[in-house]
Amino acid sequence: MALYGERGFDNTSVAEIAERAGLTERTFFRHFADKREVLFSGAGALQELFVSAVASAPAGATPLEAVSEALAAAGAVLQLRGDYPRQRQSIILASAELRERELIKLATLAGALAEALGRRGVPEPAAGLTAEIAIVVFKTAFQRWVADGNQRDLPELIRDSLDELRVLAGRETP
Amino acid sequence: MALYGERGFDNTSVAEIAERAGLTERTFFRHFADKREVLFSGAGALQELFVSAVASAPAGATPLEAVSEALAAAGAVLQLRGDYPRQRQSIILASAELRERELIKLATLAGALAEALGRRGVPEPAAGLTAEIAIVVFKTAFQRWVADGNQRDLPELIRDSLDELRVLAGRETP
DNA sequence: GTCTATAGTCCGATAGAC
DNA sequence: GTCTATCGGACTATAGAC
Repeated sequence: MALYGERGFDNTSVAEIAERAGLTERTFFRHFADKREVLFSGAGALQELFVSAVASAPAGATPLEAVSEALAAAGAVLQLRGDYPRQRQSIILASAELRERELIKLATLAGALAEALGRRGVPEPAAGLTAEIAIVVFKTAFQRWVADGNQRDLPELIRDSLDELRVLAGRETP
Repeated sequence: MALYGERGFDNTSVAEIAERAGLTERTFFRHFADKREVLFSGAGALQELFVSAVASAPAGATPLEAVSEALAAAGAVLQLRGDYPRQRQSIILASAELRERELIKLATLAGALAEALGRRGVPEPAAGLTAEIAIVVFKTAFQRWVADGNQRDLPELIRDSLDELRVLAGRETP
């Protein structure tokens, strides 16, 4: 993380990372499948957080309400990590390769959310569509949160973004 | 395309592609920035199609109606290419690297759509959110189209997916 | 077209932890 | 005694520099 922040991801070689860590290149690749994965090894935990929040949403909730709860819960936890998410995001945005990896992680997350909705009895294609909407809302709110310098409350930003999306997608003219 | 189809993207080297084309590796890289780009060199044309369709939507259209028209127009054109889109999609789905590239191309497309909406006077964050919704709808409809073996009408599938999304995102319980 | 850096794989060997 | 982490070296493919 330190090296990526100092010189940027693209200008940091695995050899340099290994040297600073006091290990060999080969050992680096034992821990991380590739150079990018360093920044995404925590993605699994976030995904579990999302999925368990969907599972524990109230029984009567609509699909979108269930994922909204998941989003807000995940947002609250993310918020506790202080400045780390912002630094990480700034590193990711600076590299095309990392942006690609970020997107595929979000797509995987959408898939997991869709499955979780499926276990709540939501059929396809509603589950998949709802999961994708959830990711769009989360991305939008997260962007605003880091752009604001983490000033505002992330769960609140998530609810605001969801409301805006509802207006835009509603049948009435906004 | 032939080699990627035969042996899969990951098992095809640039040397093999160059050999079959009667060129050297260096020449391949002069035409394509990287090995993946071969399958995405047409993305610019699709993007222009989307953007010009947004620009020429009726003046009174809501943002989502404007992008819906863009989606349906692009879908109609894509449909004319016969079996090529399905083959291409099957190659992409088989490789993690290609799925990553696909996602970043779609994100770029979303950015271009948001800009086009901006030129119609749609402010942020509505423009960005609407563009992202549009991509979700397009992805969903395209998936169904290829899953169906190109049987159904793509613009029609796009409109169906959009309607479903509207119901899911609406304020009323579906 | 040539030359080179870097990412990532494969194989085998070694040393400590439980 | 198995499991896991380390290392070393050779090797291939992608991609960038010139």
